[in-house]
Amino acid sequence: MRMMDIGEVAELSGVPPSTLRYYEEIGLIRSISRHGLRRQFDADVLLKLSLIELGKTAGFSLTEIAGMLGKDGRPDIPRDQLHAKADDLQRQMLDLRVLRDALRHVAECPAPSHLECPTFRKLLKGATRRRVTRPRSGVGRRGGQRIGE
Amino acid sequence: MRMMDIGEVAELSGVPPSTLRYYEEIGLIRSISRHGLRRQFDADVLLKLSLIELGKTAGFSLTEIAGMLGKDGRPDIPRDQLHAKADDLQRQMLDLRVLRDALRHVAECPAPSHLECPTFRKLLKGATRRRVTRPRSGVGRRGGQRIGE
DNA sequence: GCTTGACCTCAAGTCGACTTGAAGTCGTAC
DNA sequence: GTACGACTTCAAGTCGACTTGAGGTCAAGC
Repeated sequence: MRMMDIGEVAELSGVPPSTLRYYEEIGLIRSISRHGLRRQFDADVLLKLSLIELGKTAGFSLTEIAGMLGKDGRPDIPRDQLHAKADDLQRQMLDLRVLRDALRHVAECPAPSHLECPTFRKLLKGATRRRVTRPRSGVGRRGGQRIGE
Repeated sequence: MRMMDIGEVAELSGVPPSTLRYYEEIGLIRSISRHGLRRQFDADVLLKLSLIELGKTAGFSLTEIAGMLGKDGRPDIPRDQLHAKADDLQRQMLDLRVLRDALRHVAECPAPSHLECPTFRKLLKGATRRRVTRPRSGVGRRGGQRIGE
């Protein structure tokens, strides 16, 4: 089984060593063993890291991502919650689409104030829809609380 | 012209007064006048706030959002940058789709470790694509630096 | 005319997600 | 066998985005 130093993982993933240590500290990823003092990572961690990056761009907190990944490499949250998250993402994609269109509109429309441009207002109408309020739950006090234990 | 107290704006927008004050402090929104000490907001601010919320769910920082909105209610960034942002959003939507599908897959697939499930890995392949690295630029020192001035 | 309650300011605190820095430990190459 | 460089730990700092709290102001209703 292929082992990697933290430096190699950082290189391949683009995630700095300090962050990798932090992720390990909070239990998001795990190093398989040590070579002297040095952490050794399985190649698996790369996949996990891209999953984490994905989750981050989707706006999930590390705590939420940890929940989706689970300690053992798989989710420890029930099916229906996963589906609920998926539906969240669906809604978020729609929001993104609205914003994208709004941006494109603003880039092209020569109106002096877009807030008054009817086309623009119409674009935004869909977005005044019920908003997904994310919990902002509380881990992260000094010393780096471990996630999920 | 319809004027509103901060409480009413908070009520209608779902954004707490403290946040509204903060947004005004950093120049994201503006109150039109004062009634005694009390800020008076134009109904316009509601549209602006939903735009801000939209930008936030899309993962933009308040500084970036301020750039898109502009001081005068409209963007002070050039067309092509707006288009670039729109393209960013496009990519982000694709990421979201990958994650959504991954989540749905995880919810259904009975495999013991998804990191080894070929279907799952295939889902993620697309996401190891070039990633949009956001600048994480620096406002926000003590006292609430104003944005864009 | 006084109470009430919604507002105000300003400083400081919190939270998540990291980064930085000082001081120490190794294994490999010379 | 020693120098180097990549790692290590641990505490503290930073940054964005707010929230909280103490103490103050004011207009409207009684």
